[in-house]
Amino acid sequence: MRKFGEIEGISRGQIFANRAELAKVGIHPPTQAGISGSSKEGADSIVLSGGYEDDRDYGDRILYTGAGGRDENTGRQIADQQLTRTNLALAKSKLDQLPVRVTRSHKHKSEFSPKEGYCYAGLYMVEDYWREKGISGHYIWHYSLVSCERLESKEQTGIRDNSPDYKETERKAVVVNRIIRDSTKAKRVKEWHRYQCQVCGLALETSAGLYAEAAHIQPLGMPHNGPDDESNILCLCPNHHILFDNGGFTINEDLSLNGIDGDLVTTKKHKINLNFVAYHQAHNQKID
DNA sequence: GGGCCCGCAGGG
DNA sequence: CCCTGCGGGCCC
Repeated sequence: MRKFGEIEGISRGQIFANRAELAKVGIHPPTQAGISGSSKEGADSIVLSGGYEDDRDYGDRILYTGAGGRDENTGRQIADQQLTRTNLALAKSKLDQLPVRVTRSHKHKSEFSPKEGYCYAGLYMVEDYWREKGISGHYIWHYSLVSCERLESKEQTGIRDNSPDYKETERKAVVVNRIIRDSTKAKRVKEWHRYQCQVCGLALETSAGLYAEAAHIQPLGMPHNGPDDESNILCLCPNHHILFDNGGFTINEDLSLNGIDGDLVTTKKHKINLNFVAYHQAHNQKID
């Protein structure tokens, strides 16, 4: 099973002698490839090693180049890159909003690189990706990655981001790990339904694969405190997710829909707890 | 520092 | 199974 998010016992700024050491602790399993990931699961980690001329490093924001299209010996771009394999994995990470571990090599020329070895730089999100003509004139895939630290400090409007103390870093790691843990349950429900909406059957096709959303029946937060469990999660398209969360329709005991024609689509594996359905209905009564 | 080539581990 | 890949060591 691919490990997303922070690796226990490894902190930001930690130096590793070589790629074998990085692989051993689980930060970046491949010993040579720059992107760790698969097209189905997404990418969990990247390494900036200085091999790609189109890379740009601004510290908390990184422009990373996809893999492929290079001459084995010279490293020059001699062909177009494709949105397949590990390049597709990074696209999937954007679609599913999965955090990517970033490590810089001493060979990567930037003020954020270590003098020697490999420096773990923490978690980043893939904000965007696109195809463009690189310096060589061949097409490359470019990924814009933003540090999770920066994303979180942006949310705290008006508060200056103080020098990161250990406790704060730990707290953030716990939060990110919870999001990942949640997303594995959400992913399981989506896969049971093959990403098809349980209301309308639609599965959105993107260049990075199918897209669906996980909707909690009894909401997670205060004051509802619904559980994060498969029996409390629905696989919905974005439109029906919004409608469900905002009283556009409810689900009856027999799984027929109230407010929309039809029935909720179910599968054998996915057991929905009717208590949560009743809770949702009680809190979303339509006034006719 | 650059070229060369032998590797392994992961992914399809 | 085959193929690929942001190593790494050694040579010059």
